[in-house]
Amino acid sequence: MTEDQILSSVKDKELIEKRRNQMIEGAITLFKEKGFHKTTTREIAKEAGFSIGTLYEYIRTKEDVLFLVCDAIYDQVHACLEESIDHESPSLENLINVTKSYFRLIDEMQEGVIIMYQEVKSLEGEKKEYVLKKEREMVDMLEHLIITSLPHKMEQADAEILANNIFVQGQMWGFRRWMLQKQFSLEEYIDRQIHFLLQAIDIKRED
Amino acid sequence: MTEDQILSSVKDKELIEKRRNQMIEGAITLFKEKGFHKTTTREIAKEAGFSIGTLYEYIRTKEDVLFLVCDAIYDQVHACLEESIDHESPSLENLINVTKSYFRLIDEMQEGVIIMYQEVKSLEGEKKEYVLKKEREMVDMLEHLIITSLPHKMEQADAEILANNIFVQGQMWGFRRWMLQKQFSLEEYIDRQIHFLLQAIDIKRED
Amino acid sequence: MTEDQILSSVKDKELIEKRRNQMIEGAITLFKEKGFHKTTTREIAKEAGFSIGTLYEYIRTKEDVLFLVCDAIYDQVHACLEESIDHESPSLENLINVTKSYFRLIDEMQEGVIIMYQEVKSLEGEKKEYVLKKEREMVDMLEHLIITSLPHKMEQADAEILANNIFVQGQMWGFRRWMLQKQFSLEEYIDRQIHFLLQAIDIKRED
Amino acid sequence: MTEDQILSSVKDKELIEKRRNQMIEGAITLFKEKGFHKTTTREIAKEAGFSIGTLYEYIRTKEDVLFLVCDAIYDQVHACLEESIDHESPSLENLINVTKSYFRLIDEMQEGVIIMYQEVKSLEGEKKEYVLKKEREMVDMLEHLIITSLPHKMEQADAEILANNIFVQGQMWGFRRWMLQKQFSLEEYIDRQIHFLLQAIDIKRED
DNA sequence: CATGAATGAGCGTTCATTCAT
DNA sequence: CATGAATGAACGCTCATTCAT
Repeated sequence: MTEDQILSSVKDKELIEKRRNQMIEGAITLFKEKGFHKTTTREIAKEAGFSIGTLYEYIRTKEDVLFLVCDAIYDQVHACLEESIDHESPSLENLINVTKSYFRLIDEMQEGVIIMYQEVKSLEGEKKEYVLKKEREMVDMLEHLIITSLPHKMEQADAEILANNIFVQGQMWGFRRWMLQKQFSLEEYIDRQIHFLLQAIDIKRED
Repeated sequence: MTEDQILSSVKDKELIEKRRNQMIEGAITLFKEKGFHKTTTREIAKEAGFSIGTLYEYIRTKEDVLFLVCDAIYDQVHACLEESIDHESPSLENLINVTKSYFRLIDEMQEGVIIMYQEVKSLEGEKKEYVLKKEREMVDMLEHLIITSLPHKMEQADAEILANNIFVQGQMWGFRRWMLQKQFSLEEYIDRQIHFLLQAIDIKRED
Repeated sequence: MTEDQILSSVKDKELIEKRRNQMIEGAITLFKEKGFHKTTTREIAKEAGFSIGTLYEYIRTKEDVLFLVCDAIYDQVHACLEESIDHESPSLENLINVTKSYFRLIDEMQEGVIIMYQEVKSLEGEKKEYVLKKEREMVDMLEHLIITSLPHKMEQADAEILANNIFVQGQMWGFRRWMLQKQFSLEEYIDRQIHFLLQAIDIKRED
Repeated sequence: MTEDQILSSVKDKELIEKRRNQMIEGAITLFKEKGFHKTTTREIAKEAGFSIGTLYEYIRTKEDVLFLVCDAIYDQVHACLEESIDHESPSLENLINVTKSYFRLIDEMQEGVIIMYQEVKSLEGEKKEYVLKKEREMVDMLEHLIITSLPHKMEQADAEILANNIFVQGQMWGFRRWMLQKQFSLEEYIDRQIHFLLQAIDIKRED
């Protein structure tokens, strides 16, 4: 599974999960405040509620913490999408709802998304690959949803772009909030983006 | 002017500009490779072609380098927009061209955009303000262009969202290229995004 | 207590004291040789017998070391005075003995006194205040001793000057030894200064 | 002469003196504020009114500046003593006046004395020797004055101690002012110290 | 003689990581 | 398993000194 990429010198799987969750929670809090690079491992350990020595029983490098955090955040987003997608009877309605859920999640998770978004680049090699693959999968889900939800055919290429657009417009609310909130509430923002989305896919609706 | 916020102990204005340009160029190269935090001041100095001591004759802190870099990148984008906007007779044609120029610039500037995009947050206080203000101004330019270019009226709020969308979709090409380039060439990407844009503003054209 | 003004990231109080004592001893050796400013933190750590990293587990800044040193020296002087003062039955005899003890201590502590004397000014704000207060207290002790020891009344102002004189004449032996030792042994110096002191307070004795 | 120990690449003797005086004046101002070690050569040059390059035309190292400053201060004290000593008809009166002049000079020169006093130790080898020799000479002057001024004989050893005491009590006013001024004005301090001095040399006067 | 841009050794300090207890 | 004291490489930055102009 996901976290098996990260070696731990502790054997007890349950304990590993418990400790890593404490770690992730603490780290997110700190990364929000000061970013990954300005957060020290000592601070992470303290915030997580154990000692620096213990921290290193469950990871091998500071980067591992970042990986764990990114992974957790992606999983949350993924779970949200998965949950709101109606696999059995896709519909335009469902596409809209999924998009709304996604935007709202971003709003809730606040800077969590920013963290992940801005720090993934600090990951190296395999780990970066792994995380980006997860992102790719989520876009694919959206893409597939778009194709199956529409009443008419749409080129896969277009669907890909639209999926990316939705994905990025969500993130945009995350870190351009400072600019957008002067004009829009979250729901207004959502409504207008969905409106444009529907226009783009050439559908007339009475919203 | 822009860079006068950053103190230098050297008097000669021309020299300051020359050295700072060397600095910016070197820094961009390095920031691309490893990000701001993992780049050391010594590396920046070396890449720029002078000693660490000389570096600090032209700036006061490492953050100053980041500011200079962000500022330079924004100026480039701003100049590109300014240059392609037809202030005298705005038209849909011009809006499209501006968008295209912008997308192409992003493509040329490569990771320059990413740097700026991902590292601005590392700036502090006034400097961050200053850079964000510049970003805001560019979005405003786009917004204004949208409003004046369209044959029909558009709410300012909608124009703002569209301006942000264009801005962000440009950046998206910058740092999701790894994903998008599997399917699209730059020009294809541009064409499709512009297509969606026009649909969104409810205009039928024969592209 | 005294050293609680200086933060340590180590918890174990005993260890803190042990390490700080190593530190103080090493620092005094070095400060004697080259003064505070020319001594590096690395040298202090090495002389104390541990790494630079460990040094900073027990202090926060280089100035802290100076403070610790000054504090330790003052405490030694203070303890010496306290010990030799006969609080219950003050007498001229006792005053003389205290003075002698003090002069001898200065001689033993050698350049320790000079360090403190010449480097206190490098302390800043609160710490300087704290150390100077300690000095003030010692002079006060002498002053009080003078007043209570004399068979006749003496103005407090005079006592203060005399206390200062004694204090400074002790230090004088510390850092004018290069000049004085050509003529005097320590005991000769002491005898003559005490002789003058007694003359000054207008007392005839058969020494 | 005195300053010939310090090499200059400039030939013109008058210019050397002029520049060095500017230097000394500027340096004293700065040393008072922040001490020798915390003052930079650049600051000295600026305060003196010329460039860092020019500074180094007249000295070879930063320590040279300190030497020049110490030398100048000692010369001032020396001149003051010399001026007030009545070589032709020494008298107790004159001794008192010399002492008073000296104390008042210290008061005027304020931290100048402290500088010299606390930084001489930073001089190395020959230069330290040279400056200390000057100090020794001044004490000798006082010592000689004491011997010749008194109506009765006094051991040379005693005279030496008294001379040192006077010298140091002057300096004491210089850097224990923070403590003494709460109780004494300069003149009160002088009067009482002279009173004690006279007692010490066993002379009854009607002050 | 005067200038000030250039240099780089060296400083104080931090922090990821280890390992004995 | 948990702890936290110890380590030292590495960082950002300073400043005495030089030398081409």
